[in-house]
Parts: sequence; structure tokens; C-alpha cells
Amino acid sequence: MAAVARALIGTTLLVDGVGGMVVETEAYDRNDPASHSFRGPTLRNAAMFGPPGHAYVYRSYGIHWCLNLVCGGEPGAAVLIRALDPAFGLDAMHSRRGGLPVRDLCRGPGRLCQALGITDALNGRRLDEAPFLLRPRTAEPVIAAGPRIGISQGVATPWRFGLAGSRLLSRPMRG
DNA sequence: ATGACGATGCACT
DNA sequence: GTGCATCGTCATG
Repeated sequence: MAAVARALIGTTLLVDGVGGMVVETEAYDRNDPASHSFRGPTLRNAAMFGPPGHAYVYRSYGIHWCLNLVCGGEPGAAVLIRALDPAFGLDAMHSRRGGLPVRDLCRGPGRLCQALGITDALNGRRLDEAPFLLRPRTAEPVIAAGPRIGISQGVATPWRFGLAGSRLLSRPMRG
């Protein structure tokens, strides 16, 4: 749901105390050909059809992990977390990802999962319990929207959201 | 049983 | 900008 994806920009996401402010998200739902839930429930996407407020973690390109937050309302809706502003646990992030510039630690869905230590072990887990911690935003951010990244269907749906002007996005915002 | 294809990231030109 | 690693998942036969 796009409203949830927007609402998550500016919130803070931590896993075992490591993380930062969410600066980029994408929305997916069941009526969306780009969504893993489009073809109905399967073993992989089961968490998307489970209760809201849980994590959906999937493997991307056989290599990376990606984190989604499952939404309420119609089943099969979730928000992909695409980038964070690294702020807490920078030592842990660097030990997992190497001595990169801070701005590169969480810029991209696979990168942020590596930096935060997110794997399929967290698939289906509640987001309101350890190791997760979600902290509400303290100010109303200016949000830019545009087409989602890396999909071949549903390209016209502008369900990518980012903190306007941020240099921490996985790619510059367009649209 | 098998093949096509990724909600990506990195190295390289 | 381009090429490609790498393997689970799903659709098809």
C-alpha cells in the first residue's frame, strides 16, 4: 500500500540496535504484476499473506537478502525497504560490509540487509519485537515519488518513495 | 525433471 | 555506461 510506503519515510529502523532512518521504500500489492504476491500465496511469499506488522525477507538474484514490512488491509501487500541513512551501529555495519564510505553502507535493499545482518532467519518475525525496533519519525519529511527499480512489469505505477533531495537513495529519484 | 528469470550489487570500460 | 555472478522459485512438460 502506497500510503504505508510513504509513512515509513523518516521512521527509524533498527535490528539489534543497528540501522538508521528509512529514506527509500517501494510499495507492492496483490493486484500488482511486479509483486511477489501477484500470483497468490506460495511457500516463499507466505509472510506477505500473514498478519501485518511482520517481516517478509526474500533472496534476490540468489545472492542478496531484501526486507519488506507486511501491510494490513488487503492481504499480499508489503513495503520494500530500499535505503537507510546509516546512523546506529556503524562499527557493526563496517565489519559486515567493509570499510566503505558511510553513505554506501545501506544504499540499496541488498546492501542494507547485509549491513543490518538481515537474513531469512528474520522472515515472518514480528516487527514490534527484538531484534527489530521501529521508531516513529519526529518531523514530516518532504517525499518524492517515482517508478520502482528493477522490475519489468507494473513499470508505470509510481510506487517508489524517497526522502526528497537525499543523497542516500539507491538511485536518484525521478518522476 | 527442467529451464527461465529475477523487487541486486559489484567490477570493469 | 556494460557484463555477470549465483541459486531459489515458479511455470511448464
